[in-house]
Formats: sequence, structure tokens, C-alpha cells
Amino acid sequence: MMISITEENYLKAVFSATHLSEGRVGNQIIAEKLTVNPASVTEMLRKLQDKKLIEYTRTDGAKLTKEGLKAALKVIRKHRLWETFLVIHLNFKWDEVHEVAEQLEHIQSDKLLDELAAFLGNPGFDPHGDPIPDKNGKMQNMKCKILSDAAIGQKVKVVKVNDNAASFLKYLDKQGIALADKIIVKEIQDFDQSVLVELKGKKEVYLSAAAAKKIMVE
Amino acid sequence: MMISITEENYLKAVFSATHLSEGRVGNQIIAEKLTVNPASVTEMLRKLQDKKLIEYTRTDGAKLTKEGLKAALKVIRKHRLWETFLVIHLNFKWDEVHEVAEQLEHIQSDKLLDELAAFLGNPGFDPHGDPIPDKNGKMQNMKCKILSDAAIGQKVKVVKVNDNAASFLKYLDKQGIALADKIIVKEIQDFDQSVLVELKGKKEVYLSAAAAKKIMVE
DNA sequence: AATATAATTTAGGTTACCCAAATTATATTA
DNA sequence: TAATATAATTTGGGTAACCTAAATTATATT
Repeated sequence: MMISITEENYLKAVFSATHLSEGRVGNQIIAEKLTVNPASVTEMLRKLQDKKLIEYTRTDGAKLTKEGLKAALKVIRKHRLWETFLVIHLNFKWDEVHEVAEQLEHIQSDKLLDELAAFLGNPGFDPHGDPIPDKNGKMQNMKCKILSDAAIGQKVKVVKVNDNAASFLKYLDKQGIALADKIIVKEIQDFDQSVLVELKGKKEVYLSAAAAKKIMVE
Repeated sequence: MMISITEENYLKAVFSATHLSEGRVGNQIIAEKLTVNPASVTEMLRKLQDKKLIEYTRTDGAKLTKEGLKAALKVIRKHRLWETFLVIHLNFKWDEVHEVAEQLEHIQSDKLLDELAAFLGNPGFDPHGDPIPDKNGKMQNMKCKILSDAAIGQKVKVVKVNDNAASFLKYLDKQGIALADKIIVKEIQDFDQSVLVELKGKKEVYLSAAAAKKIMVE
């Protein structure tokens, strides 16, 4: 069965809205994620249900079937592998990869996928620290927490960011924070929950509470 | 101005039908190349003319404008660079690359294109010996000829094949002929124009006249 | 010049997306 | 429970790409 690019994007949207909560998504959330009209969502969800890629009821919303999950994970695998390729081999910055990966993730070729993964050394994580599903859809999970929850004085390693928007990633670049960096939590301000961290080279920077919530450490 | 994937494919078709002859193509030829209905071609050529990518008259057919040529060459550049990448880095055989490159050639990202080219060392030719247009659309041209026109006894180098169909390329593989191989023309049969060539390792094989016309040597 | 053949266009239809506005179903709250 | 807010759906319509069949226009042949 053939899955169109648009359908793949809908599956991704359902996945990203449900995989954490194990729940279901309503039309509205999906419409927002994909910036399409709710009417379009109704139409498409119906089609995806006919194709047995999602289960869908008006009241409870949508969730992926086993088939749908497999398809979604494959797209995500492709997306993250391409991001990795772009950063490691083509000098892309981590804030530049998203748009291009959104296109590359829809290229259909199993050989390409396998060979690309092998070429990259079957990485487990992408340049944002997101886990890359393996061929079977299995993702490694990290025992990590948000920076805001780290103890004062603790030396931690940045392993993932929870926001891949270019603006946020550039902000981190400017602050001098990159994936895999070791940082020390010096203070957490009472009045605004902002976090003072020491970077390598003893440089200290303040991170807003919002930023600290988007930085995962271990 | 935004050029759709379909439009790009039409531009490629016009290019490949006109670039040798400097002439024009009719609807039918394009329809054949793209396996679409001639009526669809009329529609699209009209659109491309509105976009000033081709010049078109009912009687003389279509040719690319300067703009259209630039766009076509960019797509071809992408196609051939991706083919090169697939063969050199991802273990694709030269008969396996076409389908995937047909998809990859439509990815839009100037940075990706530049970086990919640089990553590959700005190659001048792809795995089939076809010249890769540079950023300005310039292609290196080889002073080569078809194998059928080589003199008997001549030692020549295979530099290009004029048919990228998987079936033909596999046939060459089976015969033991690859790009850049040096071969010696031993005989040309009078009765069917088939060519006897000596490969490296002294092995001799007969190539049909049809095959010999598709092999370019220098 | 008349006619046959080939190429192109017209006309009308399909499918896969998308939207805005109106409607209907569900959930919340007075 | 009735009134209201929210969410989902339907209706009606639009675009881009494709198709087939029939009509037209070019071109080639006699």
C-alpha cells in the first residue's frame, strides 16, 4: 500500500501528539501542527482510517494502528538519519537541518535508508539528541531529565533539546551550549526559576526557566 | 518563482529532447518521455510558457528559455550529483541509482546542493559518464565517440554510456565492462556490425552493434 | 488541389489535496 | 435541565495534475 507524502505528514503529526501520552489526538491539534484547516483533517483522518493506519472516533480522536505506527517511525527514522548526515557530512548547523530533512524524509527507497544508516554508523541519536528508531522501530531511551530539575552543584551532560526551532537552537549556540557539553548547575533563582550554569572554560551564563525546561541533561 | 516537481520533470524532458539538436520538441515526444497523455502536455506547456520557462508554438513545439534552461540544468545537476553520491558512498550499482535520483533531484535547498557537490569533490561526471553541470550550468564536454566508430586495433577508454536503463547497464556488468575500463577493438563483423573487444585480462567479448552504439570511448 | 495521416487542442471528468462558512454534536456550567 | 461554549463535521468550492474521446489543424502524399 502506497502512502502519500501528505499522509506521511499526518501520521507524523498523530505520532508526535500521542506517543508520550499514549493517548489520542483531536482534529484541532493536528490541524494546528500541520497548519491546515480542520475540515482537511476530518477528510484525511477518514482516509487514513480506511487504510487502517489510524483508529479514529469522533469523540476520542485519532491514534495510530500498529501499521500506522510502523509507517510513522520509518519516516521519523529517515528524518533523523538525514539530519545526522547533513550535520556530520555537509556542514549544516543543527538549526538548519529541519526544513531539508522534512523533504528528504519522504524519499522512498529501502536500500537508500539502509545504506544511509550504515554509512552513518547506525547512530542512535540525531543532532538534537532525539533518538533514531532502528529498522524495527525501536528507539533507545535515555534516562535524562530537564535541566531545571538538576540539583545545584551537579555536573551534567547536555543530551537533548526539546525544541528544534531554529530560533531556540541559535540562542543556545549564542550562549555557547552544544549537545554533549558538560555543564555545572550553579544556582537556580527563586524569583524566576532561571538557571545559572558554568560552561567549559568557566564561563557562566543565565538560562531562563523556559530555556532550562527545553534542555535535557543526564 | 516556484517550480513544482511536475514542472521540473517537464523542463527536463524538453531539455533532453532539444539540447543536442538545438531544436524544438512536439507534444508527442514529451508525452512519450513522461508517459503522460499528449493532452496533458498541452496544458503544462501552456503553463510553462506563462511562467516564461519555455517558448512554445503549436506548430514548432517547445524550447527552453534562458530561465527554463537554467532551471533544467539545476535539476540535472542535482540528479547527477545524487547518483554520484549513491554509487560512491552508499554502495549503489550504476543500474540502481536512477529511480532514487529521480526523487532526490527535486529536493530544494541551495545549501544542500552546494555542500553535496563539495562533499563529492565537485565531480565533472556521474557514474554513467554523463557530465555534471556546474553551478553556472556549464558542462565539461568530452571529445569522445561511439565504440562502433573506433578503429580496429585501437585501445580506447570507456567514458560514457548512452543508455542508463538498468537492463543495459546490467548487461555491461555481465560482459565485464565498466566506466573507465580500457578496451581494445579487435574486430568489427561485416555482416552485423557487432564488435569484438578485448577487456583487461585478455578476455574477449562480442558486443552487438546496438550495444556498441551506446558505449562512448576516447 | 484533394485527401489521408499525424499532431494538437478542446471539452468534460477524476483524484488528491486544500479552504471558509454553516451546521451539528458534545461538554460545561448556570 | 436548559443554555452556552467548544469541537467536529458537512457543504460547497478551488487548484493542480492527470485522463479519454472527439474535434480541429498541420503536414505529407497523391
